[in-house]
Amino acid sequence: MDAPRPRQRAGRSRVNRGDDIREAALVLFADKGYNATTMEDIGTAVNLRGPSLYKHVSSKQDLLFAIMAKSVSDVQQDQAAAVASTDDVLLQIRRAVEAHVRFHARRRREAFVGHRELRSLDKGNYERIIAQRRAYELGLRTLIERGLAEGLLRTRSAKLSTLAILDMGIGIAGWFHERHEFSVDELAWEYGDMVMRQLGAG
Amino acid sequence: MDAPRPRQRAGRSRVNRGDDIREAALVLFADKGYNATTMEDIGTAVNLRGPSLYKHVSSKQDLLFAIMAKSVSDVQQDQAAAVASTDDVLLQIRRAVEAHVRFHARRRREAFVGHRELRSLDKGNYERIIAQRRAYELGLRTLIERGLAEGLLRTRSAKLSTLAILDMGIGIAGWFHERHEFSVDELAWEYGDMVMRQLGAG
DNA sequence: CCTACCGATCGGTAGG
DNA sequence: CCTACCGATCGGTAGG
Repeated sequence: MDAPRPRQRAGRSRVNRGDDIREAALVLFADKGYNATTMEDIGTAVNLRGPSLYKHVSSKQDLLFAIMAKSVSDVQQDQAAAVASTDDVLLQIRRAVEAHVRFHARRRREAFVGHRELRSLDKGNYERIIAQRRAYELGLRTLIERGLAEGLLRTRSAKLSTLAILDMGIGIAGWFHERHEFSVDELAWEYGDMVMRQLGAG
Repeated sequence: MDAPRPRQRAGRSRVNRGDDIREAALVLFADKGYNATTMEDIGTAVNLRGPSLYKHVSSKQDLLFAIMAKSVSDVQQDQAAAVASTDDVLLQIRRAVEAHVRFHARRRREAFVGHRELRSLDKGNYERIIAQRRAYELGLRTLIERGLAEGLLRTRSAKLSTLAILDMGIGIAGWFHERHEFSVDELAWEYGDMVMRQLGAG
């Protein structure tokens, strides 16, 4: 019981400096863009000078990559949970769409930056993120193809439907705000209804 | 018949230098982003050195603004033409959606840059573009509200439907390519069908 | 339309 | 964790 984790100060910085820095970077990237954000900006946001950040992160580029990698990975998990929650294809689709919408509303900054700053990634990082995004896209598309195969949907192209659905979710991150006239739940349900109609279900 | 327009060389540069420069800038902005594109890059693309561009354009920022202003203005005109083409509200909506889709497919670079680089605009320019975009949004929303008032649609929120529809169109600019497996017409018709179902028409 | 160049910015390192 | 600073980049101007 004698002094475990001696460096942990109370109050400020709940988790660790790295997370604080990534969080501050995210807010700035979302607001001003990756290129227009300087390491000094990020430092200021966490009460440090720019160069001091390099004790906690390896580079500005790595900061962007870490943010995006966690973001795609998390939304993929949400989708997997939605699919695993039932055997009914139509319900799987509805829940996958709701998860997609919830993610883009609740974590709008990550989703927004993850989309807008794709081309700010270095080649290798870009390819890794794109591959994960494609896997995510394939997850929804597979469900739609299954629904089509079972004769439960009336849309003409699984590919176009998938892209349309993902894009309308991605768009949410660009205009949604907490304290909006819609709650995240209302958004998820309404988009769920719209999508099921769009697919010609029911 | 003696030498009219003596400066006009044959071949290269069909219209005028300004248009060539804006076109080259657009391609580079779409590909590398506004910030990562240098005046020297743009110059090279039109066989000039960077500083020489300033004889034809006033600044890099102005290049971006000019591209965006023309883009929103044109898509607004397309929408107006769609609305003017018939008195049937449902058909007005379908045609407005088709116009929206066609624009984002055919002029994908402008649409893409116009969306992704919004925050690269200076304050005054930003506000002017945003105002035009809002007017465009209102155009579609008004149609949907009318359809709702006439009992022809079953969607719950004109606002959410409008945003969802616009966002799925905007997304097209991010993945569509000529020589794609879908033609622009097929895209417009399929999205038209999807949207009308989504709105609960018919 | 070009070369030369200014002034400012910025990511990252050195060295404590 | 900071100050000092390097090296590179870039928009725009001067002056022909």
